[in-house]
Amino acid sequence: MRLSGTEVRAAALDLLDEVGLDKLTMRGLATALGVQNGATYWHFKSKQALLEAMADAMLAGVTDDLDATAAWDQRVTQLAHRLRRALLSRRDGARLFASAFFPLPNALAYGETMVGLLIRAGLSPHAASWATDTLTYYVVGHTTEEQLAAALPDGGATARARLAAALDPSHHPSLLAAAEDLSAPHPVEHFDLGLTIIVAGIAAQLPG
Amino acid sequence: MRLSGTEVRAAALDLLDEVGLDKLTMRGLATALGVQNGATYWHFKSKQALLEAMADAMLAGVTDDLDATAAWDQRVTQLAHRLRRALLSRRDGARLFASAFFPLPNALAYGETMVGLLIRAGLSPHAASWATDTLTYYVVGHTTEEQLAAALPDGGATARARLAAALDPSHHPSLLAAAEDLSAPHPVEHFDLGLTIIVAGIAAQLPG
DNA sequence: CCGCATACTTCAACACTGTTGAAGTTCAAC
DNA sequence: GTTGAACTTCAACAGTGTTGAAGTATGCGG
Repeated sequence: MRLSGTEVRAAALDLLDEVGLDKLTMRGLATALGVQNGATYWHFKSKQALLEAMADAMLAGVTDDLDATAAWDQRVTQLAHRLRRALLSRRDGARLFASAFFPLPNALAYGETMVGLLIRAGLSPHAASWATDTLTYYVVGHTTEEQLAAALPDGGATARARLAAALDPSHHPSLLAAAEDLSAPHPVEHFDLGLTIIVAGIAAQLPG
Repeated sequence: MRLSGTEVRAAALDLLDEVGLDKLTMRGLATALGVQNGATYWHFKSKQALLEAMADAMLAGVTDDLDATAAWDQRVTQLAHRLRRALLSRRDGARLFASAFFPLPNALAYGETMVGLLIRAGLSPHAASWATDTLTYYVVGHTTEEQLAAALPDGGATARARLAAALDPSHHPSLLAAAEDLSAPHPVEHFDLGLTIIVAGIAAQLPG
């Protein structure tokens, strides 16, 4: 009943879908694999190392088969959607990704592709890499929040009630005017609006 | 030697500066207060509740004395800088803020002010609240990364070396072209570029 | 087929964590 | 001065990641 690193990582990703990041434990993983607690430490030297491997596996293929004929802004938009889909592919995927540090193969491929797109669009390498950061912070932040909202008990009813109770007409008129949109179940439209804003802002950075 | 909730929260924030979020423990807090372990649980029913109180305390005054005469985009920029300063005021402040859920008084005041600014600029309440989300995800994401980078051992030398080792000229030409900017120590300029992008993108959303 | 080194697993612990509840103490008000 | 509430102590529970020594299986050279 021997294991491989790949098997361990795959089982960890499946277990993640089942129990969520907070309840993902090395002992639980061992049980799911039908093995004793210490066994996984042969394949990954720490839980952090395993989490990073999981994060990168989740991003496999993000840069495959991008539409090479489209305009730069459409391609940037497409790649941002790809990253979002990849993060959504596993429970708490966005938080998992955020907990990893940078130089992982698939994350590098994503960064390379996005920076390359922006350079070819006309940005300097400097501006392209910082603009990529801006865009990526947004994608990860939005998707993290989206997954947290989806995981709320009651479908978020108690959270909505707590928010409604905290809003005071005399102090929060603007929030109240937007109240029905505050925890609205329109994640894709919400994501697209932010993406449109950022892509338009990047376009404004182009010379000329 | 009696405590108050405020004292506990203040001591927790000081301890946070000293040891960082990962090593902030209820036992350590009790020791810092010269008290036994269970005592803090009288004032905060859980560590999570304490963390949320800390997060909101950190944001005290973010909306005070904003320049009421400036144009909307300057005021939005100013408020975003205020949020960044507030998060930077404590070690791991951005991560602390991200770990809290929404309806806290000072966080609400921030949201109300930002949404109000954008509504008065001409956005619909709907667009204003979603644009605020976009901006806020960016500020928190950027500041989180900034604080993580600042906390790296070696001043980030080993992290930079790992990145350099992972970059391959044939697969990552664009990242290599931007290599010296990838982990550059220019956090304010970096932050400002992203902020400029987002504010310009919001301006493009305005009717007319 | 044997023997052996490497690869891998088991098992038992260590040093922690947040949290709880019963018992004790201090305090302010009547 | 007694009473009741506010607050602290103390000891435990159930769980975490991690480690290291001891054991077992496996594939390989002879």
